[in-house]
Amino acid sequence: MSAVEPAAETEAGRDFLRDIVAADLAAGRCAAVVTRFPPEPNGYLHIGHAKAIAINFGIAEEFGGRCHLRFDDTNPAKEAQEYIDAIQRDIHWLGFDWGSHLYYASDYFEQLYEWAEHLIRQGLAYVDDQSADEIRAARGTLTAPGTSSPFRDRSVAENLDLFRRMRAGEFRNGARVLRAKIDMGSGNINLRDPVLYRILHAAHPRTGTRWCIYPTYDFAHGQSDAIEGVTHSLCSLEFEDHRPLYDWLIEHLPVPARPRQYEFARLNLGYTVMSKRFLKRLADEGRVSGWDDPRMPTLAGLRRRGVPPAAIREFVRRVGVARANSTVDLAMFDAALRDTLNRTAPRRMAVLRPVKLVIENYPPGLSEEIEAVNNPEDASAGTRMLPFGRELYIERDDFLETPPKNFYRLAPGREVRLRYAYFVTCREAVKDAAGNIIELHCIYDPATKGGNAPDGRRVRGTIHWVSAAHALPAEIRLYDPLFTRPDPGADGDMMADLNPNSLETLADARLEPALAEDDGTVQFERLGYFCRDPDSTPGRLVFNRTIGLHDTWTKMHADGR
RNA sequence: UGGGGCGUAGCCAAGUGGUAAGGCAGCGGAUUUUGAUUCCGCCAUUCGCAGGUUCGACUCCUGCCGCCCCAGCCA
Repeated sequence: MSAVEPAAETEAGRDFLRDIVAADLAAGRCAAVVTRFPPEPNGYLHIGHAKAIAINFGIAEEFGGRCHLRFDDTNPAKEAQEYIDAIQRDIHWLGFDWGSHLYYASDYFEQLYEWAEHLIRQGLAYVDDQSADEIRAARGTLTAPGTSSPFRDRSVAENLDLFRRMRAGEFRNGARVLRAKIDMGSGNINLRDPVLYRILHAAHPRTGTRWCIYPTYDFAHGQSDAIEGVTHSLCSLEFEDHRPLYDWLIEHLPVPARPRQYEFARLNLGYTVMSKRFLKRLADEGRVSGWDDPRMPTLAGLRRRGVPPAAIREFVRRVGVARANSTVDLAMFDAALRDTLNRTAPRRMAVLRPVKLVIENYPPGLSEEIEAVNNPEDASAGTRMLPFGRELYIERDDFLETPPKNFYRLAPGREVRLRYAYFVTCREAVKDAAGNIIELHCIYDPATKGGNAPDGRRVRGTIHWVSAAHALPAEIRLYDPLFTRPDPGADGDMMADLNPNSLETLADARLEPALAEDDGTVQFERLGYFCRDPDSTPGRLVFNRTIGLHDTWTKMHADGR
């Protein structure tokens, strides 16, 4: 054991994967750990992938090894360059880097083809002329063994000839496949002569029409791992049954290395659907604005919603790694998000549902600047100046004509603090003919500038505000979970569980001027975290709510306390 | 009478024979110019169930129960 151990080796609460890697390193079974993240470029990455990314890149990093990004592009029918680009962008955004180790399974097509011929020469693979239906029927069932194909015992010469002609394009799609000759009676269905190559006359995003036969996942994955020198091939639980096939191929092929596959449970999140297929449908059918709709669990969607990559990394770290299937409470994601944002997000003032407040005794035309701290959690974030004047906007919810017992915001005759500014006392609620409150008339105490009374009197409530003369109009988009239940689709139809109220738009919000320049996610004090949406134009800002603040007041109300 | 996995609190999750970590949620309370944050306290006599081995079992053995994955020429 070296004098300098990786920190991870001594940390408590390490997971079983890290234990395996540490043991292999300690025993000298490998000199350095090499992992890989192998997405198929058939859609956008989502938060479930973030777990796999964090595991593969994270373990490599912690143990001083490396992690490859390898596109598993073996099925041209579903794959596209758009996805290849998006996946790379999203992994980088998440904070991981593959350096020069960017690979494609399609880079290995020639080598894989040669290995397929090797298998044929060894009598371990054969060309099957049966149709897909016939193969399926002969495969048997979960409880009944399969039966051999009539083509199973073709000669090596005939198999070689046929396989070469498959490659040459002599046959139509589906006419023949190459199968491994393993065991039609195996209890593991993956071993009942699995298909290794199929005919697909389709253009591939990278190899174009150079090939018309493509290796299956099973024939490509382990061999690609071996070619790249991957030591630990970490994947999710559903590939467990494939491991015997993975090992069989590695053992029977002259591969340059001996990778090992280990499986962990994939991430499931409450109120969320991780199926790429379903997410694609939501985007394609216009149920959301696209793959990057802020309600989507995609990394692109989370980014647009204002979720910082550090929050996602923290979330998956807290979730841990194990082999038990589980569904993580959405609240755990929210907590990681709030923790991250609380430490880093600049504070701003914004009024979502404005009502005008007029300070009767404040000189008309006068305007002053008030200093406010940018982040009470971080002194280095400094301060900024807020314009203040006779007319302000405050939150409609912050005034109640007949306040309940525990309400300590503004009400007739009551004094509250305008954050960072002055104490104001409400004199009158001005209403229109219909009885709607249009203006609140108050008086302020000039001696309370900054928010403290020299006479030591206290107020219970502090509310946020924005200067009417200086405020920026904005549209605010409030998001709720895309689904109405923690287990969407449990009754059979995920579409039926879509939340019809997942988006609420507020058209007339007012923001403090500094918000015109902010990038990144900020906190609107007392409301939540928000970030500017790319739909913003110079004349009209659009902000997304990333997540609200904890709100015990609303909660007390809901509880009827 | 197919094969492979998994069952520790409401949700994640440590624990690998010596007497149940931690996080989230929840519940109290303190501080607070965000009803936020922060802080402090409470929250599994019990580890799917039943037997067995042992001075001692979440950990070992046996049996049962429950849940998940596999019958694509998807990955």
